[in-house]
Amino acid sequence: MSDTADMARAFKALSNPNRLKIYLAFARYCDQGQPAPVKDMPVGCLLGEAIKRLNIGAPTVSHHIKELVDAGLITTSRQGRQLFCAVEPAMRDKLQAFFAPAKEASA
Amino acid sequence: MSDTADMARAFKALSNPNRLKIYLAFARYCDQGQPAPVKDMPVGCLLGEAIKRLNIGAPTVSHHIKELVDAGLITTSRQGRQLFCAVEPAMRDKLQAFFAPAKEASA
DNA sequence: GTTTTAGTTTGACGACTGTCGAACTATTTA
DNA sequence: TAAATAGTTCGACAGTCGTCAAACTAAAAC
Repeated sequence: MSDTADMARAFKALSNPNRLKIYLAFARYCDQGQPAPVKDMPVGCLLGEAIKRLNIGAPTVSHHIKELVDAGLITTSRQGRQLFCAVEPAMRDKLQAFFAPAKEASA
Repeated sequence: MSDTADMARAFKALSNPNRLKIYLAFARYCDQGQPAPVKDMPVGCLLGEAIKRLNIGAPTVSHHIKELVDAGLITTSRQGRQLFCAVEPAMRDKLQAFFAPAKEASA
């Protein structure tokens, strides 16, 4: 199963500085406090904050979120008119493992 | 020191499937056997192999290698007319750490 | 010194990307 | 109902990217 293509897609999703910051914001939020299951984070605050902090418009944030989803880096759910995003732990692990130097074979 | 820009640059360098494969080839080679200092790997074999395996031309490989260097992912050295490439362990560690979930604060 | 070999530089071209404004959908509030 | 809120979709545009062919440089082999 050659997943270099999947990896490349994930890296591409993280290659844009603003998109990387958005992912990072989700990651930090999901990690915060709870070590257990990733906690969902309202995009609302990101859309609010991001537009001011990253200086990009709502359409762009929406686009970036879709890219992150398509790359398998995050998942989304909706509650009312609010969107919730959570980091995909499997993909995160996969990416971390990718940079692990010379791991002993396991399976 | 906001290194999200550096990260984004590294991810961009790895976002192209062929470039990712080249980096992977170096990483595998450098890891092979020796766990200690990264072992240099002749590009010669890559240029030879890559052109056949990845089906891309020499100029493209050359270009990709430069991108990897510029992103701080690998280093190169020359010996005669052969180029040697080695994975940059500091960057590799940095990238691995990036995906570590909820690390306890250290500094 | 001529010819290979190993890789680089240049210039080009089509494809893709990031961003926006404007118009849209769907949910909540009044 | 109407108005506000949260986000999406569409169409566009400048900028970047991946690749190649051709011409180049420099070391090695003959």
